[in-house]
Amino acid sequence: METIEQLLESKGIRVTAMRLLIYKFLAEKEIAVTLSDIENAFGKADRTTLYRTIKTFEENDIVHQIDDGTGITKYALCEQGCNCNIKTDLHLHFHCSICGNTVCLTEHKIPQIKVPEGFVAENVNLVVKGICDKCSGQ
Amino acid sequence: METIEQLLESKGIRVTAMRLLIYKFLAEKEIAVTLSDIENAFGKADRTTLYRTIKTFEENDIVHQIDDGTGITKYALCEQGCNCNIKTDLHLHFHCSICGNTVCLTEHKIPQIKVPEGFVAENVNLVVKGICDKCSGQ
DNA sequence: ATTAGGATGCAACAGAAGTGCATTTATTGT
DNA sequence: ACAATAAATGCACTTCTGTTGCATCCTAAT
Repeated sequence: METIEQLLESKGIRVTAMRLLIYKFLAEKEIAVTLSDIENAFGKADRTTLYRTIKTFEENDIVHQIDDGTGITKYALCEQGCNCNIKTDLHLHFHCSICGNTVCLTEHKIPQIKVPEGFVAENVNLVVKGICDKCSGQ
Repeated sequence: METIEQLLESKGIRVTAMRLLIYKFLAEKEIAVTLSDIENAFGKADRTTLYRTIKTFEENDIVHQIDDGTGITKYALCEQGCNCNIKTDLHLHFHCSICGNTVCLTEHKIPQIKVPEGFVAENVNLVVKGICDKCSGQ
């Protein structure tokens, strides 16, 4: 079991109180969060700090960015099965139109997509919209 | 061959000079455009008018909205094969990381996506990112 | 021609994203 | 332990997209 401190150090970024708090916040949430979500949770901290912390996490493959079609960028922790830096191993995301939550469906891989001649596919973003398990009443 | 005037009338919306111009602009472009693109092309017109014109087109299934992951909403004309109002007939979009252009790959349909128990899929947004035919040098 | 309703233009606002700079905090070398 | 250095944080400000309210203009119908 790796501690958060060890994870940050292994990425070569400094361990600070702010970063540990934000990491824990992301770990507790099971859904993708926006910068505003983090801002609301850490009222005392400055927006810029949160913004740059998330950017640092993103650059070091600690979180990955999700564009679920709401127009607001969301972030989620990269998990064991999430090799989001490896282009051929992308999972998909599910956005619930009722609760507005977005979750990673890590175990669901994106099928191979064919593109026309001359096009080179490097990356795929797939968001399924609908009703999540909690809102569908099951 | 249906004229633009006839198309607008068939949708029950008024034919105005502005709308004809914007429609023609979209028809000439083969790529999805942002509101800013339209704004730059029609310097004299007000942003709000362009915004509301596009919204009107969207509500009447004349254009469809594309979220290609750039964070900026783009729009493209609905073509013959584009039944963007029918949820089961969604095509995919390709975003070029070099020229930044986004095109509709109308003939490429999105394969059936499986979601976990309890989740209800209603809609799918699929964007392939990579290098387009023009930028790949073919 | 008059009138009613939609279209357009102007102004203003909200939210997200991003940058520059000063200050604080942490790390390194002596 | 202390100074020097580099990174992290906080503050202020800017830009861009998207959006709404209101007044005015134009079009269409009677």
